[in-house]
Amino acid sequence: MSETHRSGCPINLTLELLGDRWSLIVIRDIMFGDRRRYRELLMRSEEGIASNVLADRLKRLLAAGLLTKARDPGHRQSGLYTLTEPAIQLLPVLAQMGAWGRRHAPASRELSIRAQLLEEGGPAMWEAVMTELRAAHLGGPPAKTSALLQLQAAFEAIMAEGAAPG
Amino acid sequence: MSETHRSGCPINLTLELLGDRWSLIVIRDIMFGDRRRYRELLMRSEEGIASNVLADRLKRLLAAGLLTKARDPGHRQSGLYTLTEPAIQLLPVLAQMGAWGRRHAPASRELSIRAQLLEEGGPAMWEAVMTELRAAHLGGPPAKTSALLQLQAAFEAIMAEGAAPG
DNA sequence: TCCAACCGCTTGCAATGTGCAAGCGGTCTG
DNA sequence: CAGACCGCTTGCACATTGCAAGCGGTTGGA
Repeated sequence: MSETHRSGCPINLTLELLGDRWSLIVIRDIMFGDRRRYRELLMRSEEGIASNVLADRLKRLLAAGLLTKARDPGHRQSGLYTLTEPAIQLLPVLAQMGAWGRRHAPASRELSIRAQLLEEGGPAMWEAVMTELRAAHLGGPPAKTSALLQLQAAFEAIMAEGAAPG
Repeated sequence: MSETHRSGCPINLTLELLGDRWSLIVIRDIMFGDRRRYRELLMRSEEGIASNVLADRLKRLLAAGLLTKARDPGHRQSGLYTLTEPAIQLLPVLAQMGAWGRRHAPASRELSIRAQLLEEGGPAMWEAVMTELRAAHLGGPPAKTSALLQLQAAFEAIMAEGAAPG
């Protein structure tokens, strides 16, 4: 574990930790896709992450304190991955990246709906989602309105619409 | 140039383009450090980017349409790199990454000041900075207040303070 | 009790990305 | 016309990534 950094610039430090093609994908899937087990992250990955890369990223994110791992009650074999507060606070970063990608990259409509809602909802919605994530992952107080479910519902509605005839 | 993407998710597409340890560092240096020549980016790099990596990133960012390259008037040999509109719109992403790194990584005070001002200024300030970047890089209408200069001045004040006797 | 399916995760290997140092041809300056 | 500088390339060692297969342990059904 090297404690040497290229510089003390906060942007650089964030990039040293998360500046690769997979770390934020994993966080995104846990955060919005509610995938909390290794196999879920592996099999339901939209982008097809490789198993060794997933194992490595989970290890790093655990070491960095962005995830914790707990036993799955009833499934003795292994664990549930859980977001920590720092990871939950990555939501604005993900929201901005989604907003940028939606505007400047060939994003598909189905997969853009969450980014769009997050963008339209703005910081107020981000706070609501973060509160729900704290409830789900950190055992915080339950949220009143379910912004996360709203995101999920919109996503599923779009997907159903796409699958349904004309 | 492969046109195949891992998925149409906007977050993923952003990561495919910018998800590495150096691309956003280069953009940051052009954006906030006003380094527009290869040599400036190489020599004044806080993080010490390697010359071949810099050349590669500039090439990729040009190909992706995030930078353009123009002749330097009076210095026939080579070029000035210039931000395009999509690159300028990365400012909110960088601001959020800076805000996160400032909170959750061992950021140094000197190098955090810009992130702090951007965070405190919020979206209104981001818009002001983006307007100035458009003026500087795209030849847009000149901005009234110089938010960029304000960032730079605060940065230099902190640096001078650190260098001055206590 | 046995066995097949599944679990998280590792291993081998080839391809690509990164870091470091040196070098290349062109240009500017004295 | 020589030496310093310019953007950028090259060579090479090492780390990271992507792909496919495999490993030991657990679970669940006959």
